[in-house]
Amino acid sequence: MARSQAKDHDDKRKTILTAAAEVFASRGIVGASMNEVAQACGISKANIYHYYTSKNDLVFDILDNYLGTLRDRICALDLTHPTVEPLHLLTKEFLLLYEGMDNEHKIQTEGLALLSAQQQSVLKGYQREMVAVMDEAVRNSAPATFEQCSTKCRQVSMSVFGMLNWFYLWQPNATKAQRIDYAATIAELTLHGVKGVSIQHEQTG
Amino acid sequence: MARSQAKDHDDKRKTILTAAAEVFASRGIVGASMNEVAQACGISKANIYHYYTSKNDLVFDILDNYLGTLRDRICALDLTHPTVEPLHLLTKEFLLLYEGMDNEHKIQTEGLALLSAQQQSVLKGYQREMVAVMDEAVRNSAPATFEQCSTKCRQVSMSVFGMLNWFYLWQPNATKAQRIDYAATIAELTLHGVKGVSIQHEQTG
DNA sequence: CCTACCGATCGGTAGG
DNA sequence: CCTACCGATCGGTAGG
Repeated sequence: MARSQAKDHDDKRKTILTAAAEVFASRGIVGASMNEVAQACGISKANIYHYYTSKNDLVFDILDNYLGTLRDRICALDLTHPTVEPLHLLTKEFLLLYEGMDNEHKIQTEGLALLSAQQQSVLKGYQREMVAVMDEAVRNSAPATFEQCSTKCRQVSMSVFGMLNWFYLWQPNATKAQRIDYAATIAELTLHGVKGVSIQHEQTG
Repeated sequence: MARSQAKDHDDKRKTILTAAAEVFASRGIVGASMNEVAQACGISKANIYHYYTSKNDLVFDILDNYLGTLRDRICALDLTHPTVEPLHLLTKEFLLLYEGMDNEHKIQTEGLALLSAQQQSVLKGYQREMVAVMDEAVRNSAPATFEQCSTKCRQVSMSVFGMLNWFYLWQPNATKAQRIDYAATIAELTLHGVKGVSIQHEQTG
């Protein structure tokens, strides 16, 4: 039953991943001990080191799974649908993907800083791809406005990420309905708002 | 020269405050040792404990000074000026107050979690007062829209905070000009955006 | 304002 | 010769 053992192995890694994210989120990554993580998993600390070579490798695996999944799902979206507004689709998808992921979301910043340059570049690559998708959706929402000033386009897409990523702080453990509702607010705020954004006359002098 | 000694004492506390914020921001509060903080200040670790009784007291003093100053300045604003749009004034003031405060801003979340309930309530009080000012500015920007649905008003003011507080992540060490420019983008995006926000029919059914 | 230390606990690994 | 685990403890260093 080699297959079954391998499956157990993967299942256990996933269990550690989720439990560790919760411990890290509540006590901080540096502040939490591997013993606390082990206790939350119901296993010994030594057992964790059978699955992960170090605390940092565990942190990387949490963020790699989280951001990698986000990236995959966001990049798989079809934003060319004739009737569905791309920005609406995007904000809704993000907030629904964030559901149940408050812990992973929360430890992003502290975690990234702890990792090696190589590990950081992998995770930042995921983030960059998602920013690119957002950037294009924002640009397409008002092409005439943004072709004159890419600075404004970046400001708007970063504004959307600000709204999305601030959400868990004032609405932790939000329901699906709350997420869908707020996603609509962000999209409407942005789509109507871009009409009022004044463009810098970069070539004026 | 008792006065002069007291002045030196306060000056030194301020020096420690700034240096500690930088060390905490770059290595994390839990991850940074008091020896590292002392080295950054050019004094001994024991000397720091002459000014602060504990690491947490130092953390509290950093955040108390930072958020207290923000609160004072935001609450002192006159938002009834006949020609200046309140939301424009508010976003500009926030981003200018954030200038040079990236470190303090960054350690807010980790710091708050480390403090006692009593200390937390002081800092959260500052935050609550600032949220109230923002809430009123947003509400007044479209009274007819928001009197039907306070949920939407909260969503919009939290969106503004999301945009403001996300700024340092994609524009660290931004200049005054960049801050003023982005403050205008946030205000315009929001003021024009609220016209497009659809209201839930809470009483329908 | 410093050197010299402490109780405790850290991340990680030994033997079996 | 392997993987999957555990009780006990390693060398170093943290806050104070």
